[in-house]
Amino acid sequence: MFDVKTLCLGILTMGDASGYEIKKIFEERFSHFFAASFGSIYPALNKLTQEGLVTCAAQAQSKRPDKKVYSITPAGKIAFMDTLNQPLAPDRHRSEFLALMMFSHLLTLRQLSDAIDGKIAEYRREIDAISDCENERPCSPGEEFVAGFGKAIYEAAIRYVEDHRHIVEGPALLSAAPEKDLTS
Amino acid sequence: MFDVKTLCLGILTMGDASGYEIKKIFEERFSHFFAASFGSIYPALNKLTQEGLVTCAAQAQSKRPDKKVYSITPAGKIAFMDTLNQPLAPDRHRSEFLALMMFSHLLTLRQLSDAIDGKIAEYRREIDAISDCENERPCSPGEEFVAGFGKAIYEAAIRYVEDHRHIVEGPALLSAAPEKDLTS
DNA sequence: TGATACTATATCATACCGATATATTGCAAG
DNA sequence: CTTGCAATATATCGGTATGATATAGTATCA
Repeated sequence: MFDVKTLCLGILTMGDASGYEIKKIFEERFSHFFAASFGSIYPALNKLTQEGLVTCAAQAQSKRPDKKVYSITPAGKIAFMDTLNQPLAPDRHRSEFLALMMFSHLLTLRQLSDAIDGKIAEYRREIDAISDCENERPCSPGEEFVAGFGKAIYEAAIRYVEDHRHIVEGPALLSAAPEKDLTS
Repeated sequence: MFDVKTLCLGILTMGDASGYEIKKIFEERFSHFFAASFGSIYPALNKLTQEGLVTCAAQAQSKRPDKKVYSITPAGKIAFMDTLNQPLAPDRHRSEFLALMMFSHLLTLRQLSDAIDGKIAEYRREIDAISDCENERPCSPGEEFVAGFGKAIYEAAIRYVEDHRHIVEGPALLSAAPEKDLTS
């Protein structure tokens, strides 16, 4: 069971980090399959510290809030290796775009086309973000696999939407047509 | 912004339903892009009733809890049409499988292969579930589009994982090999 | 000089999930 | 022939997570 707490622990197996740095790692390398906000990361780190799975060294910085650098403990490593054997929960997806498409019959052609074009653009941005991340740092096999997965999925999504948008746009086109029919 | 409350309202534009029936609709037709539990559906329906966007008619059933059938009001329809114009939040995904793959270097080949095989099987089950749903009822264009999207994505996922599992399994194979090397 | 962005930690209301409670019907396997 | 499981039906609660906001100094660019 991979909650934010467990993933923070996992990230700390790759090296010490502050809460802020962990957030950046979530955004840069985990964003297309997992999200975590400060509101869950900071409490998670506090709990992990209480449980003795990580330690916290406060680096006093002049003119900035103390930087709290967290390190995983041997007990923490054992706990993390343990969760790696736990059964995986099924994937979960939330797409407001697909929810909107379920009600395509209530939309005008314009609304529909704008939503679809915007979504394709979003998918392209995701692909670019993954490519950037790949180029910046050397990747472990795991990271390479996950990045490739993300790209493959977004590319498939673009292909599907481009090839099948007519399914929803067609009927909207017809329901907008009657105006023209009067003149023909 | 499509939260559970808004989607309940949307489902009620397609016909009256009880909380229990709404849950089933979420599971059967929305499950691959949106999840909602009783813990969010019942409170959502209560709020919608308070706001006058739906009405509730309690059907007394002998030997069962009263069935509360909800209907959307004209004000509810207007409110729903209104949210359809709101900007879409980006898609969100949570995959424990990909999280696990990020730590593939900590796993044995056996753990890795089992996880991958299990995930492929899960993807296949999802595709079958979508196909079943398609055959059972006549589909609106929106439903057809969304179902096709789900299938396309899961098929792409299977293809990617089958074609690229060696990226993570290869290194695990090598780190397990030394035993054999002694005899060769 | 002012605006914006970045580093850095923290909290709070709101939302949501998963488990559990309660109660009845009906079917199937042992 | 009864025991257990699945389905129908509503509801609550603890725990987890999000998104917005607060605070506060540095840096950069116009």
